Amino acid sequence: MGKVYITTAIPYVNGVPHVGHAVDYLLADVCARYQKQLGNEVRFQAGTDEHGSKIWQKAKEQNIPVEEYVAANSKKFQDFISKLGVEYTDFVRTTDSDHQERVQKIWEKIKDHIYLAKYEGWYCSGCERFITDKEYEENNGVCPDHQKPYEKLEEENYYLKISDFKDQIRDAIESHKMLILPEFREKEILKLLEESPDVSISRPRSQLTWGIPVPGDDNQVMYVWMDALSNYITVLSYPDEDISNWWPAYAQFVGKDILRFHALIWPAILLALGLELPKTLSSHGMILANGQKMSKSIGNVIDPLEVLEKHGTEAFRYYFLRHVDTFADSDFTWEKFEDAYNNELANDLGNLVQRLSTMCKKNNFSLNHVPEIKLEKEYCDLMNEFRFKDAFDFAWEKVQAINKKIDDEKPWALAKEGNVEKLNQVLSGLVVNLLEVNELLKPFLPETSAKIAEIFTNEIMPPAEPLFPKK
RNA sequence: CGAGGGGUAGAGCAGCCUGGUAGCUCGUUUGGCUCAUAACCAAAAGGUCGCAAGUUCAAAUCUUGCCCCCUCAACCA
Repeated sequence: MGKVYITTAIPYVNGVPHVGHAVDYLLADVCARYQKQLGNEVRFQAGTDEHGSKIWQKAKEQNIPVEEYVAANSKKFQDFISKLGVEYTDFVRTTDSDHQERVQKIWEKIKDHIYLAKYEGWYCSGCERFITDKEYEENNGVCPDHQKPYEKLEEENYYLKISDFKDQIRDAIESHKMLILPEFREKEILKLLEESPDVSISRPRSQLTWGIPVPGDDNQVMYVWMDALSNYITVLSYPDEDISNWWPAYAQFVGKDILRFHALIWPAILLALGLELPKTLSSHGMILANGQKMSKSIGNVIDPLEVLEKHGTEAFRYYFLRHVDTFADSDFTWEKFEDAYNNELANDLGNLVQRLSTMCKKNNFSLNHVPEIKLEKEYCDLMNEFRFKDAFDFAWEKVQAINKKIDDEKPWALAKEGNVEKLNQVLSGLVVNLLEVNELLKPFLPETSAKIAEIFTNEIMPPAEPLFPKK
């Protein structure tokens, strides 16, 4: 059996967990659980991105030592991931000393592809950032936030020569050696690749204090790319240890907003290191609230912890894996969530478990032996193509089919007739069907799946509490 | 000339690449059943497939033009 490495994007810890982070974790978790189901050994990375001036400032504003600030926020994310029922094996914090040392070694290793260059542009000392020429023109040379004229500023940055690897990256994408999902994102990335300039990977220390120092240059600190992207391999102890057991990654899950960095900069780093590219980069969409992007200023941000609190992990997983598209943007509303919970989880699945187990109990039926269950090809194909929502749909149709079969076969009528042989035969078929479906649900709803297996193996007993009580 | 996605029944979506009776879920209406969480099953109503032109025996599907919405390009996941 193979070894499979799966990664998630590491969130920037200048805030609390967002409902959007959950999508990334859940998709990766479904992928991981499915791989385990197939018998593969899985390593699953998660982590937090903790450097940068934004975080430095936030900590300062709150009068907390920055180390404490990031530790507290990182903890929030770890708790969040656990509440989602996500089984990660490795957690990396970019402020870990191991990570920092390894990133510096990585920098040294790819030095041939790094050069120092001057950057000149318009700068706002209030915003502490460079602005584009376009922005400069739009604002007539004055920062609207600070009412200060922009200054011409020159600074030195280290650059990574993406240009050295463009051909290799394009080949990898086109040949699907590095598969980018969904397909339309692949097209987008290929276009971007052509225009992609070399990328700045450091900042002067005067501008960015909270970060990993560039080896051999006290004036420069690494900018986010080298620091954060490297996490996927530093967590495997690269370059201190051989990572060929796990690398290349089977799948890396990212949001569409950061796909470009994972599809352009990250491959360049890997190629510079002489490492293989990940086999798949799967990008998901954003969660909208009532069709609008969530933002603090509009005040429509959905707190994932509130959802988890109210309906629990399994309902959360259900909604975000089945009613949120695997690849495209999707809408979240409480109404949709509750409809899905009541009509589908409670009525379709919960009620099915209830009615079938009760019927078995009443008629004193139990399965003699649990047959070996094989996953269907159609389901496996969907899972292998990372079309998790479609695979979940496929499983759900089977749940509904069992409800129909019960109606068709009318076991209650057989019971009244006293046709025990036929009744047992029917119940046996139904229970086996349910156990088969249950296997398909396993990666999506692990707890529920375990409960159902428990209920229907050995002596069949209806659950003391309904699986999903209606709300 | 920046790039990408979308516009299909009241709502949310699939179908489009590989043209050939327009499909799914929810909602609505009606009927059935009683094992079950007032749950389950069935049937019906409901669509000029954004607009216009072209190719074709045949277009939601291919081509062209236009209109509208969204996203990314820049640190609000």
